[in-house]
Amino acid sequence: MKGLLDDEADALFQALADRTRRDIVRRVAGEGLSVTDLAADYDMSFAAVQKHVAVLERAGLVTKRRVGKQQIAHAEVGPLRTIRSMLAELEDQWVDRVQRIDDLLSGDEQAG
Amino acid sequence: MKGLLDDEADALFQALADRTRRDIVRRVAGEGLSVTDLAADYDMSFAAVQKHVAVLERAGLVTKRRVGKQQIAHAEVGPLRTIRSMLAELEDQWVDRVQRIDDLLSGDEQAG
DNA sequence: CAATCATACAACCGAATGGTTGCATGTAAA
DNA sequence: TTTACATGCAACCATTCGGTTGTATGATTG
Repeated sequence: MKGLLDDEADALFQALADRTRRDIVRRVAGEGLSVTDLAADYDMSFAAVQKHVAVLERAGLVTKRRVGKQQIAHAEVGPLRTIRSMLAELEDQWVDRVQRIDDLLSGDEQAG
Repeated sequence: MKGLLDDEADALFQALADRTRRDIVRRVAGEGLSVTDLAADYDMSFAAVQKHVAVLERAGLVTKRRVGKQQIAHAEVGPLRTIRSMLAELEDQWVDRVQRIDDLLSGDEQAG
């Protein structure tokens, strides 16, 4: 039922669970960069960087557009907002329950 | 230099990149639950759930307090806020750069 | 102390991850 | 059409991950 949401969350968090990929997202935020330009700044092979971009693409965090020979990667802000709202919900649950416990402790338990 | 922050981000995102662990965080938000109580609701061994809790603990998302025989797990809200501010920064960079590009496109490029 | 319940931890297993190299394809330029 | 550059992809390798079972430790109860 909600398996798809879980799948998306899995992919998003996992995509961001690598510092190289987080750095890539930062660098392609707004303005785009070709895969080669991206790869130039990392101490690993081009293929490794290309695979990182592919992971981000599969998670929806990055899209690519062809410009001549190059494939320009751009960050998508939508999925970032998705994650943030997931985390906000987690925090809300935390706050709600603490509030409920506070209510109990402060003697508001008039109706069980 | 900022390797520690990267380590923390790695651990946090990776800890949340598993639906069982996200569910555990939700369930121990505010009120605590023993590891056994947690494990009762998942279709996997007690040891597997215990390892998930350990991962969350290492990432700082969960702490445990002994109460009698039981070890009660509680969610910590601080790390959640840490992640949210990281994502907010990412989004801010996105917005900043788009703004800069918008400025260029709208003809504000007086001082190249 | 003995018995029991809750937890921790080690050893193992198959699958996924993050890296490598090498090769194939696509696009632009000569 | 050849040449060169940018990208994609497959095969391989070491390590990590998410699960298992089994055993050891800790705290409570009889």
